[in-house]
Amino acid sequence: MEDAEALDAVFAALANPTRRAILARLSKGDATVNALAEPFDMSLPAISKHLRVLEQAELITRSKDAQFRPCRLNAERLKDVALWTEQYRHIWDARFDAMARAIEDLRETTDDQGTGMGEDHA
Amino acid sequence: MEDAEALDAVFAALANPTRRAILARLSKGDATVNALAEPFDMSLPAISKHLRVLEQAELITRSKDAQFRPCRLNAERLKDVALWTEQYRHIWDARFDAMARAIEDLRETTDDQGTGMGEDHA
DNA sequence: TAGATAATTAAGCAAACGGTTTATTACGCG
DNA sequence: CGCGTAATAAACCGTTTGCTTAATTATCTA
Repeated sequence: MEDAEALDAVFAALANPTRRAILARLSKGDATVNALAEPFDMSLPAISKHLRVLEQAELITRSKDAQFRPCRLNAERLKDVALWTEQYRHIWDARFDAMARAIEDLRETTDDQGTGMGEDHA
Repeated sequence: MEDAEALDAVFAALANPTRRAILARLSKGDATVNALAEPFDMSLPAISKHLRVLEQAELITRSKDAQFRPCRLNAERLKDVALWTEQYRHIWDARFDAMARAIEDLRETTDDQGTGMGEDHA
């Protein structure tokens, strides 16, 4: 997990609207290749290639059912993405900053047992 | 935000270990092109191009200071990524599922009081 | 004014990407 | 068996990517 090469493949796979749409579809349940291809104005081999990219990035898995190849979402890799972005959360999340400041304030007030009142900020 | 084309550019920019390393470096503070290039066994123009990709994805901004072009992280686009992944959290996060079940239980107990909350769709 | 330094532009190249059309494989069914 | 359906493989094509080296632009400094 959290491996650099794996992240390369996952981000590259996600950098395409067709593939993201396929993932969105699969989040509602498994589907065959033809079912996944239906919404797109694109040849079936093109979809097949997109699925291969998603599979190699481990964003989906494929099984066999007669001549059908039902696809299933593998959310583990999306979790990896979420975990990767977490390291930057403190930069964009105001709540995170507010919490950090609150912790700092708490530390200060317990340090010198001062007035504890008279602060401002929104 | 949450625009499809923008996400294309952001994910594509993140699909490269050099560019992710540059972002990690910038999360610790602004830096010039040469400073950013230093850790890599790669020509300066190559780094310059990576920075252009990051800039066009709006993952960084660049200013002017004499002959220097200090780069700064723009975490907004990383926030977009985090928000995008959120839609799949319930699939991988067991705690999320537990919470969803708790909400469902709560909804059931308040149903007969006619809250007028969201009904089903499709 | 001449250098040195910071960074980009230009040109070139091999490999990967995203699509196509045309086979080909695999399976179920009458 | 022969046919229809699901899906992949093969070959091809234009564009993009990720890198190179060489040249150019912009700015500070002696």
